[in-house]
Amino acid sequence: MKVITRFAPSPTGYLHLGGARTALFNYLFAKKNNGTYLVRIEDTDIKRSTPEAVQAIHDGLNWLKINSSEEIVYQSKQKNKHMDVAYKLLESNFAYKCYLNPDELNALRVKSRENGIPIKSPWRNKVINNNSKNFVIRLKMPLNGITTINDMVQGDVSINNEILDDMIILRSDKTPTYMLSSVVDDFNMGITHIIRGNDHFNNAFRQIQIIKYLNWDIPVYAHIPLIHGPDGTKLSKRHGATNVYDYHKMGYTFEAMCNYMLRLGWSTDNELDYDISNAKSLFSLNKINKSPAKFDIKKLNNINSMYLNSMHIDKIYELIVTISELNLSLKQEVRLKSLIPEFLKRINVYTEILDDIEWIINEDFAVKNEEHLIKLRNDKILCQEIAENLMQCKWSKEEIDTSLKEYLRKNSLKFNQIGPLLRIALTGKTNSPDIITIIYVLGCEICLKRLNYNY
RNA sequence: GGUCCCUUCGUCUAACGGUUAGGACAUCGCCCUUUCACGGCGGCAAUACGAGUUCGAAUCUCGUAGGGAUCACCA
Repeated sequence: MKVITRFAPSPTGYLHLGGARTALFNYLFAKKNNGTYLVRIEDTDIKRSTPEAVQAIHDGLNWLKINSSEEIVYQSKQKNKHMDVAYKLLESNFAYKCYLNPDELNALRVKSRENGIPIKSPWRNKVINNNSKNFVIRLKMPLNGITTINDMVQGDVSINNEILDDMIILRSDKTPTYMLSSVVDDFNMGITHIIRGNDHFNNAFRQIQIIKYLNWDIPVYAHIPLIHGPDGTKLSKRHGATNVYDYHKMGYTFEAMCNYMLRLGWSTDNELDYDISNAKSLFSLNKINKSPAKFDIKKLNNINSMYLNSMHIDKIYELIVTISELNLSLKQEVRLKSLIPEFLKRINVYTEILDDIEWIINEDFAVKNEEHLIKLRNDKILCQEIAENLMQCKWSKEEIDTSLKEYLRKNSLKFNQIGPLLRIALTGKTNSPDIITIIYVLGCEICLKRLNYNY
């Protein structure tokens, strides 16, 4: 049997971390089993679905490189097929027309909540003698017996059928609900494994009844635990980025993001196995944890930093230039690329380099901070003397180093008496990468200009 | 409230019923060092609680507490 999985988000909000991880798991499971991974946009609720949300889903999946193997399916376009199934269930007496008005329904809901019994419309047992077009179609849930789901993550879980409510499968405007659409689409798309968030677990017991009535094959279920914020509550806007694509904008690489998402719930013996390329051949559902994990940005930072350090400088350069929309000259490019390795030692996200971009690319860079200006004015002579020394220096890191040391020796100075000063003059900052490297990369001309600048 | 699920260092997690309960991140200390860092070495730190089964329980059973999901003409 060929494995077919799907990621089926509803475009009513952004693609969040939990959704992205669900997509990842579906993708990896399909890859591992030489199967197919599909994406279906569940836009049956036209009022709440937005084009922006659809775009956000595409952006997120594209960035993470977990794209559908085939053309993306839009659920709204399959509407007629869903309706047909609803009427077929009606004809077979597995469903019924319910003419309850909102007030009656509300009364019923209050009552059922009080008594702890599920909603079953009185129309369930009535002989249809009503010509009104104002009805919904409800599924006739079994009244007794038990339903068991053999979930790949949650294990075997059983419920009593009497707790099932007669859910609506066709609304009064004759559009299908998610409960129906999802099942029909999964069948039509030949989905063999349904890997989705645990918030759908309760739905599985209800949806499986439709499948049984229709005599379709029951897919393999795997309900994966949700991701929580650091405070243990459901991940939301309060916890920072709600859209996974925002992490791209913040300077995280997709490799790091996938690696991190994979660790949330899945585990393996070897650290290297969390890399997406290895996970494709190792992923398995039975290694997924049942308990929800908390999102920890520090771990993500650490992973991102590791990936950045293993990447080629040109690649990182591309990422920086693309995200900042900078158009650099060859000289600027060379300076930036030469400094990237120094920055990699100290940053978590590549956008942090942008904080230093000014002094790297701008040849006419000048210090603005008032405190720093005072220091530069006070030590003006010192700056000029160092500049003179550098002027006579052969331009290599070793020569620059010995030249500076020689100057210090002659004047009985210590490095920490000129270090901060040089840093301020050259970068406008008090903390920066190795000063010798900075001098070397900026070049003689720029260094002299900055050291001799008349503040 | 009903139903279902979960609970190992701060976090992510590992551990055929037999381990000094392991690793990673974070944190702390030391070393290195011209700043901030990197790096090296080391430390702190967990089986939610209570019973039971067993020679032996993180692991199996029951109970308690806490947390989560869900109960729409949303998905």
